[in-house]
Amino acid sequence: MGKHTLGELQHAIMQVLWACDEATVAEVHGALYDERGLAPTTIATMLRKMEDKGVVAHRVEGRQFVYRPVVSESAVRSSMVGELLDRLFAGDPAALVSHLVADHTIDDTEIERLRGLLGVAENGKDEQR
Amino acid sequence: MGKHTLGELQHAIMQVLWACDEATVAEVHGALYDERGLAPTTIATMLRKMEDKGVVAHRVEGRQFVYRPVVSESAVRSSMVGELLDRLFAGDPAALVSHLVADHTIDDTEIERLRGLLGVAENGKDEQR
DNA sequence: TAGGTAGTATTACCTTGGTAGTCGTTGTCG
DNA sequence: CGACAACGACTACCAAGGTAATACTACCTA
Repeated sequence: MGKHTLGELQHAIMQVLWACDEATVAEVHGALYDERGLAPTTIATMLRKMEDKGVVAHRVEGRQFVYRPVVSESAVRSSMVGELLDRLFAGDPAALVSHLVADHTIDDTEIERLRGLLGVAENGKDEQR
Repeated sequence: MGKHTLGELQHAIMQVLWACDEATVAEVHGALYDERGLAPTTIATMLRKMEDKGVVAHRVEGRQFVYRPVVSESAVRSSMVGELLDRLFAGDPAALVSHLVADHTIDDTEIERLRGLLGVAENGKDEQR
């Protein structure tokens, strides 16, 4: 498995594709225009670069390209979270969670929800163990 | 507060500085040489660039520079975790933790530890609520 | 059939991270 | 005093992300 690490814009584009399954350059541009105000050619260029990288693919429909994602959102998440984990927390996920609570990021209502979540996860793993 | 986002090498250098409080170029180079085998000038160049960015500073001792970190490890962590959180999980830390359990990253022994950790954190917050 | 237009291809430029050679200065040792 | 070694300064590249103008092509319509 390669490193599916995406830049800011690339990720934004992927989000559109993940949401739509497929989209033309114009559609992606339209979806991002309000927030970013980029030129259509910028989107097109980025999509080509992303195809070179292997994260999207396209088919031709009439005279326009219809792009679709090749990597899943969860694959990208795994890849990027894993990298951050290794870099910042020596690969220890508990240290990351610990940072989240210590820092600010998670308030106590969240923590309650999380505890529930972890309980469920643990049971789930029990089943298949 | 700025964006204390560090690249791979930059982070490795910072880890040396965080561990030593201060270090000369030669010391940083020595500390990283076994794993990376980089030229001393590479380290020096990187340190200068990092000083431009404001993440390190130096004082002169004899004819060499002694660098020290300007940003703390936890500040960098906050910054980079926060960015990843926004990008990948729409800023929702619970979604990140949820990804960690769903994905692979946390095994059930970890989960147990985590539950303990969250319990403690919650009590801590109870005090000041 | 000519011309406009939609849409891709080409090319170019900027920034940042990474990597390193070479240059110049200065201190030190014989 | 002269040469060498140490060390920072300067310069140069490369890759990747990002941004976009310009060029080209082909279709559609009057």
